[in-house]
Amino acid sequence: MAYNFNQIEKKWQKEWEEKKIFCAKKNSKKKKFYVLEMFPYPSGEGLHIGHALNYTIGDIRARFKRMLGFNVLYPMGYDSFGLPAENAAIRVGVHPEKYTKKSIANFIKQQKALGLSYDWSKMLSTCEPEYYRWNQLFFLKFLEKGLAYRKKAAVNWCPKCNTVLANEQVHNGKCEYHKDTEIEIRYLEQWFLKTTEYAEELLEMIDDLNWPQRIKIMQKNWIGKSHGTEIEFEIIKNDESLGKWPIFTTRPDTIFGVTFMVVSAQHPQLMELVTDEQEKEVKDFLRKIKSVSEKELEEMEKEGVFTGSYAINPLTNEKVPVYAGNFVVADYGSGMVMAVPAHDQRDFEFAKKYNLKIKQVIAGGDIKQKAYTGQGKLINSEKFNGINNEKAKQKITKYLEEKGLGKRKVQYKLRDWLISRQRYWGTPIPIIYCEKCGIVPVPEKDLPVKLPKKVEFGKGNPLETNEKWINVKCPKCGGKGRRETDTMDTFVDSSWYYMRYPDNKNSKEPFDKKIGSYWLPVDTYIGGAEHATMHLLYARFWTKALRDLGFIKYDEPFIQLFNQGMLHAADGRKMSKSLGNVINPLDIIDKQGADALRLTLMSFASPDSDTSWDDKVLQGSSKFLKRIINYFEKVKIGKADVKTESKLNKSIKEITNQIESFKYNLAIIKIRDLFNSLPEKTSKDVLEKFLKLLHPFCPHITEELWHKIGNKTFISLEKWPVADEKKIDESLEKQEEALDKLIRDINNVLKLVGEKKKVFVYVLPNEKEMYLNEVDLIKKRTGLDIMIYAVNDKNKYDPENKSKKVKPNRPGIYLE
RNA sequence: GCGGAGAUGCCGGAGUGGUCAAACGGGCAAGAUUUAGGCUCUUGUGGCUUAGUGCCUACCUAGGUUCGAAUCCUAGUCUCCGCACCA
Repeated sequence: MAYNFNQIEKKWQKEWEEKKIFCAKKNSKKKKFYVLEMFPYPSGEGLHIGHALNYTIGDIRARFKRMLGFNVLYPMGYDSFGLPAENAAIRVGVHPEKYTKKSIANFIKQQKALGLSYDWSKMLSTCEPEYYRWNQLFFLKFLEKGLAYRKKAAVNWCPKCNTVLANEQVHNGKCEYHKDTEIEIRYLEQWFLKTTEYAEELLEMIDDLNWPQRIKIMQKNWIGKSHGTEIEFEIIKNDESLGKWPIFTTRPDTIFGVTFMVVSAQHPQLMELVTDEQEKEVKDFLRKIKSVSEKELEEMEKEGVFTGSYAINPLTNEKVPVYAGNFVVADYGSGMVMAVPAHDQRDFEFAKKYNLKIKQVIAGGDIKQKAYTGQGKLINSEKFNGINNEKAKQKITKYLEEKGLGKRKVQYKLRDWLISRQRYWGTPIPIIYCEKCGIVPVPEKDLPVKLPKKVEFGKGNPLETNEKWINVKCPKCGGKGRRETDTMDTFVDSSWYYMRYPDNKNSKEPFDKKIGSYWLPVDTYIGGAEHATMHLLYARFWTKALRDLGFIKYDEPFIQLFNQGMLHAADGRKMSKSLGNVINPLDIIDKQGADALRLTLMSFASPDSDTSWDDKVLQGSSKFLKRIINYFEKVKIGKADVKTESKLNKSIKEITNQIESFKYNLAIIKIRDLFNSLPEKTSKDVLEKFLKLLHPFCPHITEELWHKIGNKTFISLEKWPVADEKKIDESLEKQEEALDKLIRDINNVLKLVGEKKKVFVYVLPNEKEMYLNEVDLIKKRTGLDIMIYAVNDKNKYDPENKSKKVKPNRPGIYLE
């Protein structure tokens, strides 16, 4: 049969959509299951193969859970605010809204072509005021609660994006979107969300999540909790005290070994420490480290310059010099560290370079060559001598606390989330600056603050030049006010979109609490690992913040996270246009069909491991589907034999487990195996169950064949088969193996002795019937005529007395 | 530097104490079908050996545990990924 998959796939996609069979049910008594993929940024490029992989994984899960009887919510939406649309607007002169809408329409078309079972009635797009007004509401609530605040800060500025970026968006000093662009540091008034408020909870709750280990570890490292001690050092400049400066250390046990201090070269108060004599030298140094590129900076040695000031060690009262250094992070701890060259490699290198004293305070190692960072007993530490250094950490901290010179402290690497962006295509921050009242939040009743449509692009932030939009009355005093022109980071949009899906049309509130509490949290969330420290962390923060504001009751947004692997090009490199190795999913769908594409994507490897595209796998998958169609053309419906029933039920059991645990590649192997064992004649029930097992992977072809064998319902809504343990008979498999072995033996002998016409098979009397049933198969696979005798058959033909060797499941053979 | 993942046949990739010369797919070879090709089907695909057998060498390298290891332990090599001067 010529199977026109294009036509058939379109037919079923249309049917599914018209009958709305994938809509999540309202007020259902069923248990819910919420499957979600990370929503895409709708670029003009359309769907790429990574999307196809992502959505196929999710669709299989959604279809599987639906068939298992869950009330499934499986929605799709678009993360449609953001720089690329705005940049496209500048480049080609289209309004971002137009560009975005067009891209979304294209995405939807392509996603439908993949046969994804989304509930399209739940769709959302974050650039709609109906959506982003709730960003604004949440912002106001955060502000009220002190979770949003404004401060002047050193921020990361990307000159290409023309905006500020969050720490998470800066990699190796480069912009996430412009990998060749250096981030500049600027001091600006910006809006922040207090993610640090939840640092501890964000860290603690990671362990309970069903997430991939590596993502958990990445988040933990990002939050970066460390226990240590804050110690006060008095700073002396020109014999005058500048008061006490705190420093953070995890090694209070080495305090007696402090021989100098280092303050970050980027420290905002650095110049306060610098004496007149040293001013020129320090400024030269600052200029020097500014002039080197980020890359050089990375490879650069530890360098510094004496500030002219000194610090007093609170325990020894020693006076040690304070240096400014390029290796101290300005906004971690207090931006200043105590340096113990004997026991810290960085300090060691610095001390060697500037000829500073090195004082050993822990016994062990050879500190002539490098710092000793191991364990040991304290020396040169006055009354703490002889104590093991781990113990000394406690004792010294306790002592400092008693003297009021320091305290235990927990320090996190996590910073507050900078959400201000100096760009147009984002959610306006609902704030008005009044000449009299200062910062005034836009009253909730005035929400949404809509983005003005008519703006001029290309000259910085288009909102800044839109006088009509900017100038408003102060909501408090009615006086002259100006709108905040910054918009929110798009990660705000994606921090709660999954809460909106179930109640996406609500115009009174972000979501109905009852509806929300039925569907959320998300049961399975599927996406790439690149969001480990951004989106996934922000979403967790948002969830906790909304919980504390009373919007929701759960603590975590995503119970289970599944990371798909990277699909590389056939040459093993990343797919990229410049390399010309891109596989376009739409091309495959056109030529081989969506089912073949889906099957291929799931066949490469376990969906969470990295792989490369391989055309041969596509051809193999395509061929397999053709064989299935051929088979259904020819199969005779009747009674199923016990062997097939056994194999089927065993397969059901295994495949169900494998799909549940995302081992889709293994499930496909089992499905192929099951298919290969299907006889020419079998029952409708067997065929139906086979189709059901294949259905999540290849929904169209199975829907088609389901109807072809006489069903009127949708296989998509059918019940997942349950294995009947009673029908599984392992001994049948042994027989199967024995038969297989027999055929191989015959062929082997055939090869050894050359051409023969006939094979005589001698079996135990109780096995004779079974082998008689397989005569056709043996004939087919050996190309010989066959005679089967039981060993006790009187008139058997057995010239070499081969029947003497016969054992159970081990027939004797003679060829002639 | 720190942290994580991995290394299996010609290739992709299963397998995680015995039933393993190792699933499934691909490639390749031979045969059947065919006017031919494609499709489809059958067989073979570490080495030697044998009327269906037996043996040897194999799952990165080197050791070890065990009656027995691709599978567990130790050390090392290589590859990929994440963080990167966080005191």
